[in-house]
Amino acid sequence: MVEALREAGVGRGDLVALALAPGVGLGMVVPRPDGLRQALALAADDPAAVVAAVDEALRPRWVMWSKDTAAVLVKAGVRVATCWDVAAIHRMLFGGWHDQPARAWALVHGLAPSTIPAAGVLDLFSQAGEAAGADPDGPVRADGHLAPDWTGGGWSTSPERLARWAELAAQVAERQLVLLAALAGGGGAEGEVDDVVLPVADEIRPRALATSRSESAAELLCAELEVDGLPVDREVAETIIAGFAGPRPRGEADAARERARRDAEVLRHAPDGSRFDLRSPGQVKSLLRRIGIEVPDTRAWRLEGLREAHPVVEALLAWRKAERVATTYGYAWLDEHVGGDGRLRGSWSGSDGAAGRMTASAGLHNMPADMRGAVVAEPGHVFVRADLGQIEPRVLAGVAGDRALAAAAGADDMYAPVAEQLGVDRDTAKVAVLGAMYGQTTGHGAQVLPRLHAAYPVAMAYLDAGDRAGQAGRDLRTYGGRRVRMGSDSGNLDEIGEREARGRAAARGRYGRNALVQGAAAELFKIWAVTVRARGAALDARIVLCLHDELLVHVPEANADDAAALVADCLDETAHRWSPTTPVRLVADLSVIPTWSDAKG
DNA sequence: TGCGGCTATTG
DNA sequence: CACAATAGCCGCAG
Repeated sequence: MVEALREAGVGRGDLVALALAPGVGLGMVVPRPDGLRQALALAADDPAAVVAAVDEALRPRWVMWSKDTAAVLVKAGVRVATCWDVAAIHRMLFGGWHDQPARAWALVHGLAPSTIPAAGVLDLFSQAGEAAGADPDGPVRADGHLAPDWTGGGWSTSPERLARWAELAAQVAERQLVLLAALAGGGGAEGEVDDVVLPVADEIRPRALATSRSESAAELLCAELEVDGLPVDREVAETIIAGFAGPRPRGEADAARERARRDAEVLRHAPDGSRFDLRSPGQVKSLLRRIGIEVPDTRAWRLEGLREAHPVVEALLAWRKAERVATTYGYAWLDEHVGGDGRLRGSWSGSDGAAGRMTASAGLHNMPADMRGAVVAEPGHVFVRADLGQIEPRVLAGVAGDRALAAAAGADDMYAPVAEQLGVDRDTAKVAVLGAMYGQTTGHGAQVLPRLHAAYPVAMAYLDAGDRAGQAGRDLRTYGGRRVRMGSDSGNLDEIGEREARGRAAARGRYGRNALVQGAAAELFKIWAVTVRARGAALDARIVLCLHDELLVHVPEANADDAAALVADCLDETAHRWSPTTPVRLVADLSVIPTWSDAKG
């Protein structure tokens, strides 16, 4: 296969579409000098090995429908260097989280999403009539949509079908490239990607193609994160859980007894004979009212100040903490998500439906700080942990092109120069900047907002543009070119009323304002992560966790210092590559640690 | 059984 | 609770 591709003229970075199925084979589609494409089908029990050989020899950019393809490869032990991920680029170009092949295909062909045929449902009318194409068994119907029997898995049954499926991915990629180029070139021909609000449009457009590459590589990283998992010491984890929720219950009756014991610790402070379900917010409110505490809700931050009012409050807050561990991060969580090899595994998404941050399930992104002591490097290994400092205000300075704010970003702590500029203390400056990015209109920070506008008018105007677009329900594009759908769910005025309609518009405004910053920060973070992924392979350094502004890299002890230096170098490289016309300084806190909880801060 | 509300955890 | 997310339990509608 390597020779065939070499003869076809495939070189480093050339797009080669790929579809494979273990035990069946693979299909590859390569570009030809005459502009047409050539399909290759190969029967093979271990198609991933073929892909590995080609990647090693030629290092093409693999066109894949989604990270499902990467997952098949990674499970077979094959990690390719680069790809063109149709699903990820679809989400970037069109927004939202829908990224199935049928949708990606439809939108690059200008077909309305509402006309996409339902998968898995036998469509008698289509079979019988006008929707059937010239080739009734072919993947493309007469109406232009992909056929449900193909999208439903029919592509994987033979090498020839795999090749056709790869060919379709290549066609979508080609059209995606045109749309990206239209974004980058500022052309107006492609109305579909041009009818959105583009604050400082000239700054945004050149980024789109680069973003499509880093977002694609992030999909490879996600596939690897899903397979590799996060190292967890099960014994340590059980000890921590036991400290909150008691020993592991031997059965359902035992668990019920333990629950009752925890409940009793709170209820003994309640009036005699009263029966309240602590898991029901309404009944907790009743319980508090009974002892003379009237609250609109029972959230922890509201009860925090009432600890002195009655001993039940203290007991309740402790109960809530234990209950959280017992239900969400308890023994059931360990059993379900930590494998026999001591790896915590969840599903990863390279970009969520909103601004494009990575998301993860199984508690990987919201594990309580108390549990982090259980995240322990394997024998002979350590973690290199790095987190970006003040990433969002730094990103804001860059994407908005605010030279004054970028100058402040030159400091290790950029809130210090901002505070000096505003003539306020550091905490006030920090709250004000964060408030501006979140859309806060009341409180301590908001009082300084006028000074913030005066000092950093360019950044504030950028945020306000996002806010206005959001309020009007107009879609946005981030600095990297991701479309953020605002979906004008303004609601029926007759039903919701003027007041609530204004409230919703304001909420959309805050959403749009924040999406520009959070989305751009996510793009920058992913560039950093995929750079570490690529460069770290030579040191056996594997990213095991991505946490919005933090990387956890698992590496053999002997390579720890090299890996730490590499992570720092990769950040410099990222700053250089991402850096807009107004460069900003990026800072990271780095540590080499055996356990996640050893990290400072 | 599905869904909105409430709550807690994280960045 | 100003932005984002995942997740569990309760109460209610169907």
